[in-house]
Amino acid sequence: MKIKKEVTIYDLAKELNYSPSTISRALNNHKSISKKTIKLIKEAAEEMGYRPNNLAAGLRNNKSNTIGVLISRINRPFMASLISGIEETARKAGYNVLISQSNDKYENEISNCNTLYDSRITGLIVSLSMETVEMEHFQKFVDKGIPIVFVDRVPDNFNSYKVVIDNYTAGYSATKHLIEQGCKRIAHFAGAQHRNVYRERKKGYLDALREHGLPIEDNLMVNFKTLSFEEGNKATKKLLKSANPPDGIFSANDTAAVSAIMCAKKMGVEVPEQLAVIGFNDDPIASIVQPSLSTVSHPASKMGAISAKRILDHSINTYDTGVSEVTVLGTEIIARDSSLKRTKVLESE
Amino acid sequence: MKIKKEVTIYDLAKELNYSPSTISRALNNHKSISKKTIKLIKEAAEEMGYRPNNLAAGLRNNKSNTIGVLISRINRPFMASLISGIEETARKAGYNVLISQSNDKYENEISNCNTLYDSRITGLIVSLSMETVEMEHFQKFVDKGIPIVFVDRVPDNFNSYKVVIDNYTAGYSATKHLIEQGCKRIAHFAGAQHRNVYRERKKGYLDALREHGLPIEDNLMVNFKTLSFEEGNKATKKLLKSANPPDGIFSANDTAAVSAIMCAKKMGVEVPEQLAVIGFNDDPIASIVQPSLSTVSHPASKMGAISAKRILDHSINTYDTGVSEVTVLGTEIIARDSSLKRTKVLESE
DNA sequence: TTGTACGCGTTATCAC
DNA sequence: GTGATAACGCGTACAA
Repeated sequence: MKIKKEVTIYDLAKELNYSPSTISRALNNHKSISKKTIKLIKEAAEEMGYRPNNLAAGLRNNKSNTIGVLISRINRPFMASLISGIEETARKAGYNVLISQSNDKYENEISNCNTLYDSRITGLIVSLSMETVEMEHFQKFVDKGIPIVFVDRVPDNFNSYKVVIDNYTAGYSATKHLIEQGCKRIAHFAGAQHRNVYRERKKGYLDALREHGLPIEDNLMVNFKTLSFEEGNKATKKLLKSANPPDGIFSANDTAAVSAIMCAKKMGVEVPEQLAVIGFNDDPIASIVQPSLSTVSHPASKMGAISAKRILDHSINTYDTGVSEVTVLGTEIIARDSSLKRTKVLESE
Repeated sequence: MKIKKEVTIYDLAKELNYSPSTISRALNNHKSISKKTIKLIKEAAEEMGYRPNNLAAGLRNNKSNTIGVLISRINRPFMASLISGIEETARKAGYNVLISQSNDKYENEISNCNTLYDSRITGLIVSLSMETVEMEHFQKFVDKGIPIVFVDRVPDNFNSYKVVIDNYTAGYSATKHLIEQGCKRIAHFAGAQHRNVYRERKKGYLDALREHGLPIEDNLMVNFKTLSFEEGNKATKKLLKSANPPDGIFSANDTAAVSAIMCAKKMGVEVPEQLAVIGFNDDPIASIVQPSLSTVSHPASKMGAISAKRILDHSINTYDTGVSEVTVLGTEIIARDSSLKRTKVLESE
């Protein structure tokens, strides 16, 4: 098969009787080139089907106008929206987005890190895998002055940009919301405690209980591995069958929360009357399940946009302070049927 | 801030008293280099913190070990899973994945196409935007022998790889399923008819009705713009309020199908007894809504994996035939509560 | 089995 | 305002 040869700035130069440098400058809107020449050259480029070669430009500049993204899995509502926000912002600025999934494996995270590095990305956006504890694999980016933005699941011990929500307050508010609905024994579905997000949500939960004089019991706190539907199902069944079952559950994600609702219904436990439930994330399923799931909003797309902006705005000067620059976004309690006991009571009055 | 200089094959060459070419060959496992030397060089590379520069290699080879993905939106379950499948397969083969969203706009699709081209991707995977009719913007890939794989939403008039499901059969089977459940007046929520997927699903719907002697009525076929929740809601309300409402709905996606279920329930119409519903895609919400939504499975992740494989396996020789190579995957009817009238009847007997 | 030399397409520097 | 030249890091044809 015949393959068309590529049109380069040399071809343009020959065609227009300019030097390659002039062509290059014109295409990049260099100020030393007259408007007229720029217009002329750009039109010719368009007509001759010229397309810049990012590889060559990247090699020359030692960076590639590409943002690398390293997350656990794409096919989760939160992550998909996060990437969507990153992509949109990056593209508007003329940047490409490289993605990679760790599947929550430390090993994968390391190797993906390397591959992204090999592409000489302009910056890296990371949401840590469940397993990750060590942070060495990110050092090479720092050494080269490549900005890293950690989103949502961030490290405790690594200086960089961070974009997070206030997980503590969110956890506190979610729990307080259940308390306000009259719950006296509130269980918590907790995620891996070495990850900031889950640890802080739990802290908020604990403080809310304490401040309101409610019991803190080990058997009301379930430590999940992945906060999956199956795990949630099992945990709920066990809780509801126990001698002294909870009358409320604060789950650290929506998936497990929904499983709790469905499990309770199956067991004949009424939600929210006998068991109020609140989740976290505001996934699409939250408004579909019945009763609809109360939850905490999580501005995924916005977090993505901000993360991308951080990289685009990054200048080498702002980076050597060895200090973390943290952006904290607000969240909101979204009260739906799964927790609104009082409303129900009022309706039946 | 001090930035570490990069380690190149020249540094390795100097350090090990080899020529750069030997280093290059060793790192690429060239057969002319002895096992021993390869091992020696690789270990030294590792130790000295050498990392290949994909930009330079890409420039040299005129391609970048990168697969470009061009889709409408990432934050839809089907698309997220598709990308997930692509990414997994690509990464195993040492390829990177560049993503871009068209947001269903023709203009964006064109400009994203160009940007991806500028990065000299190895191959392109595309699911067409809703708007796209013209296909010129893909021509430059063909001219350069860069393989294109169209997935799911594919063009009718463009030779390339295609990975699809049998939408006609799926539409036919879904409709037939409703007929078997005793439905006599079946409505259809149809997507944009210039897109193969929606057109064929509708064709299957029509043929199933015809073959079973059921009425085909214009007012039972609703043409949607985006198959959104809101659109579905409105359409359902209108249908159920009509003089002669349907007793079944086949929706071309799950989002609209779920909205139909929720709308019907709100209006006091029992699902599936008075209105059976079947959707398409098997999104997570399908198994959460109540009654759970019958639907058609859509092997998103597998389609992604196959698409990526197509590009990885592509060799220049297999491409100049001007013929489309189409991969058709099977689907399955997933019968859940929203359509199983008979089961309900049996239960109450 | 290894080395030399060149070029991939671009841009920054220096010169005019 | 424009041109000549070198350099980015790598892979390979050719030579040894």
